Amino acid sequence: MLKDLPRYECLLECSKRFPDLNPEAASLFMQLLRTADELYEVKADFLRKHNISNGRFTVLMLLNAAGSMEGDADCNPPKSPAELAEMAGVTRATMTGLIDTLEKDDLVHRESDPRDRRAMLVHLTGKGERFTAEILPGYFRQVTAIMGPLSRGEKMQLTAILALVRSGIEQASEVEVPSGSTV
Amino acid sequence: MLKDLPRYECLLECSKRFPDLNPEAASLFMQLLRTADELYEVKADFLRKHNISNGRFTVLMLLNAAGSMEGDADCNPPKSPAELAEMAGVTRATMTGLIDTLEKDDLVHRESDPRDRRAMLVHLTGKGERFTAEILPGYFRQVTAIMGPLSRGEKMQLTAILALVRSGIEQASEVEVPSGSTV
DNA sequence: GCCATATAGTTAGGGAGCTAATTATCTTAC
DNA sequence: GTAAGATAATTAGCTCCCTAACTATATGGC
Repeated sequence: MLKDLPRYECLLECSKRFPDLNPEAASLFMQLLRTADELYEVKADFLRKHNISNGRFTVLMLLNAAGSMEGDADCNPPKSPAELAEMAGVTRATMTGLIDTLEKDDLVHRESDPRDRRAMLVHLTGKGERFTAEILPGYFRQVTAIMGPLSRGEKMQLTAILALVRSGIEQASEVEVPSGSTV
Repeated sequence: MLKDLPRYECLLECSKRFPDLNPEAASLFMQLLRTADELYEVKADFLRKHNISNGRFTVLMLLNAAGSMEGDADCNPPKSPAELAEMAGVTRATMTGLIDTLEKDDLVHRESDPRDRRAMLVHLTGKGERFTAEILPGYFRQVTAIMGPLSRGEKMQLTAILALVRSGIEQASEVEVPSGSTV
């Protein structure tokens, strides 16, 4: 939303009508959302080329992540849908759907947990492992290219400033909006 | 997606398996997406309290924006759905739906353009103007609070660095991903 | 004037994620 | 042991945005 950000002068002008509008803050807020949206779009383009959705990709990454410690026999332990949902930040209902489609494409496999008959265990199939191994390098190259223009110092600055923004978010969410008018 | 970001050591570990993975770049990429997601969540919470969706809110903002130049008689010119869609960054089909629901709630009004019988003109109703005037101050206060922890210098740094990231995005999208494997 | 093409808005249908409700199983207090 | 409550996964139905196809109108070349 808001593809073309309002010019700064426009924000200044609006701040006359709305004294609560801080032009610098509003401008940064929109720049952050816009930049992230463009990042997301690059990622979405990439995923479209490989015919996989963001949610499914996340699940594959999560199942693959533990596999990084190679040499360890049980380096890639299967995970429950609930764990995956928690890590991915989606509801368990959504995770059920994601696993459904991944299983239909034979990228992951579901089996019931022998120690808890309510629970399931999800793991990558051989096809799933091959698929992630094939697409991840291209993904990582693109991410690296995007951050290419930033110097080492700028990268550190960005990390520090984003942490500040997140601290501001925490504070701001505690401030309750007076329950105002609704539609 | 990816609520809990992987620790840096994990990225380092993964970079052994995937030489294309640059841990600093990947970490920043995820931090940016995560921070923006949290920002978006604050915004979504706010909008939920007022019982309005992000898309509808954007339309109200766009119709209200021009009204900032008060004193000018036709300061708040009605806009066509196509213009609104372009500014909001959604398709015209989506804008049709947004305007439908806003009109149902009597927040905007549609009338046909006398100069082009294909076109429509959308403008805020009195109720729409009152509604935006009531909720915007609270929204702006929250945005201001979020950016509160940043010093003036940090705000300028962030603006500059985000511009760099966007330049990186442009370059990276030109680099074609070799059309690899699909599901 | 008339036809090809472009444009404005809408409709129909799909995908992704959500909440709420349901079913099956586990755990705990008695 | 058993009843009460917690928890795992799923299903049903919702919202939001998308693409593709459609209708009506405008415009420009002949």
